Amino acid sequence: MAVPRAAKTQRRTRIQGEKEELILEAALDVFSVSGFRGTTIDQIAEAAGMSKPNLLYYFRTKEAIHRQLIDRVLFTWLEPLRAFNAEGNPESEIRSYIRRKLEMARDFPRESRLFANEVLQGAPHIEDELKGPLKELVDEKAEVIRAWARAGKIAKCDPYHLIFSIWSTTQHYADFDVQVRAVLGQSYAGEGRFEDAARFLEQLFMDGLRVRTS
Amino acid sequence: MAVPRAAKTQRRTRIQGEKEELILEAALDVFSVSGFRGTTIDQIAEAAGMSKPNLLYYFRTKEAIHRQLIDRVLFTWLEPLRAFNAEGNPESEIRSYIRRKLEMARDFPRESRLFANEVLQGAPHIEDELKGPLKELVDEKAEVIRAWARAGKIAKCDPYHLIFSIWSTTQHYADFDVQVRAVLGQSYAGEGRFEDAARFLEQLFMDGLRVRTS
DNA sequence: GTAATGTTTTACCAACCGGTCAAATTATCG
DNA sequence: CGATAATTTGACCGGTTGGTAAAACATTAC
Repeated sequence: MAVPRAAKTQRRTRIQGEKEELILEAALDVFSVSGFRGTTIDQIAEAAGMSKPNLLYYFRTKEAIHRQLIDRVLFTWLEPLRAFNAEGNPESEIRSYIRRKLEMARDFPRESRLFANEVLQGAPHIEDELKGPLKELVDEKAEVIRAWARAGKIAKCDPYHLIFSIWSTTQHYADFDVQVRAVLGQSYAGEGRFEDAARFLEQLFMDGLRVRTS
Repeated sequence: MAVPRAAKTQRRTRIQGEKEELILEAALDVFSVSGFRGTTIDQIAEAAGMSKPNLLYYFRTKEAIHRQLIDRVLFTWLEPLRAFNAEGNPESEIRSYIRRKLEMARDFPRESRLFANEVLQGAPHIEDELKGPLKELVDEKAEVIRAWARAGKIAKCDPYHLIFSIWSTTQHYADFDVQVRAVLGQSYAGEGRFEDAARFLEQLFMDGLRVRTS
C-alpha cells in the first residue's frame, strides 16, 4: 500500500529526491514564462518527462509546486543584499551589489521572471514575506546607506529609492529580455549586452553617488 | 437580423461605442493583473456587467480584446519618447522624459502592467512591433543622445542602456507597486513615494550625465 | 523468495473554458 | 404605429483543466 502523501516527509527515498528536483526544474521553466494561472500541470509533467498523476504523487497540487519554487527564489534572491556589508567600503559595496544583481539577472533569468510574475499579479502568495522579512532586510540596509551618507562617504540620497533603482535596472535585463533583444537587434545575440549594461550601470550609479566636492 | 460582426465597422451605433469602451476598460483591469492566459472571458464580462455571449457580440475572441488593448497601450506608451526633441536642451529633455515616464507609471499603472505581462511572457503578440516600430524609434532617439554626447553637451554613455534604465526605474513603480508599498510601509500609503522617486531619479540621472570637467 | 512499501499507469470525473446558436428582447426610424 | 435592424439572453458544445481512485508495477528489506 502506498504511503499517504502526508507522511512523505518522514522517510525520503532516493527516487523522491530526484523526481522532486526534476519537477521543480521543469516547473520553473513553465511558471517563469506563463505565470501561475497560465501554467497547466500537464505542461509541467511533460517538461519533466512524466505523467500528470505521477507528478501529482510528488506534489499534491499546482500550488504546492509554485509555493516551493517561490520560497526558494525568495531566499536566493536576497542573497546579494544580505551580503551588503556595513563595515566595507561604501563605493565598492554598492558597486559589487550592482554587479552581483546583474549577474543573477544573466544567470538566473527564470527565477527573476517567476518572481516578477508573482509581484506583477499582486503577490497573492508572498504578501507576508514582502511585508515581513524583505522589508526588515531592506530597512536594515537602508540604514547602513543612510549612515554612509551622513558620514559624507557617499552623496546624500534616498536609500530606499536607490535600492529600488538597482533592483529595477538589473532585473530589467532578465524580465524584459525579449524587448532588450528586439531593440538592440541581432548584433547582441551573444551576452555582450550584459557587459555593456554593467559598464553603463556602474558609471550611472557611481557618478550619481560620488560626493560632489564642488 | 443582426448585422454580421464583420460589417460592424461600416455603421457604428451609439451603444456599440459605449459597450466596446466598457469592455476594454474592464478587460484592462483583468488582463493587467492576470495576464492573457490567466484571464477568462467570464471575468471580463462580469467586470463589464454583461453576459459572456453579449461580450462576444462586440469582440469575437479574447484575443481581439487583448490585441486592441495592447495596440492602444503600445501607442500611448511611446508618446513621451516620441516627444523627445533633438533640438531641445539635452538636460531638460532627458529630465522631462524621466518625469513624464514616472507620471505615466503613476497615472496608468494598469497599462504598464499589461505591457509588462506581455513582454514577460515572451511578447508572443507583439514581437513584430518591438522589432519594428519600437526599435526604429529607439534607434532614432539613441542617435540624438549620442550626438549630444559627441558635442560635449552630456557625458558619454551608451544611449540604449540609458533608455533601458529610464524605462525600468520608472515602470518599476507601476509594475512592482505591491513590493514598493510593502517595503516602504504604511507611511507611504499616499502618493508621496512618486515625488520622492522623482527627486531621486532626477538626481541620479542628472548627476550621472552631467559633463565632468575634471 | 516474499512481503511490505514505494512508484507509475490507466481510466476517469466534475468544473471550467472559449465560443456558437437561435430565439427573445429592445432600440431606431419612417 | 409597424417594420427593420441592433442587442441581449439562455441553452448548449467540444475541449481542457486540476485532481482522484485503484490497480499494476517496481523496489527494498528481511
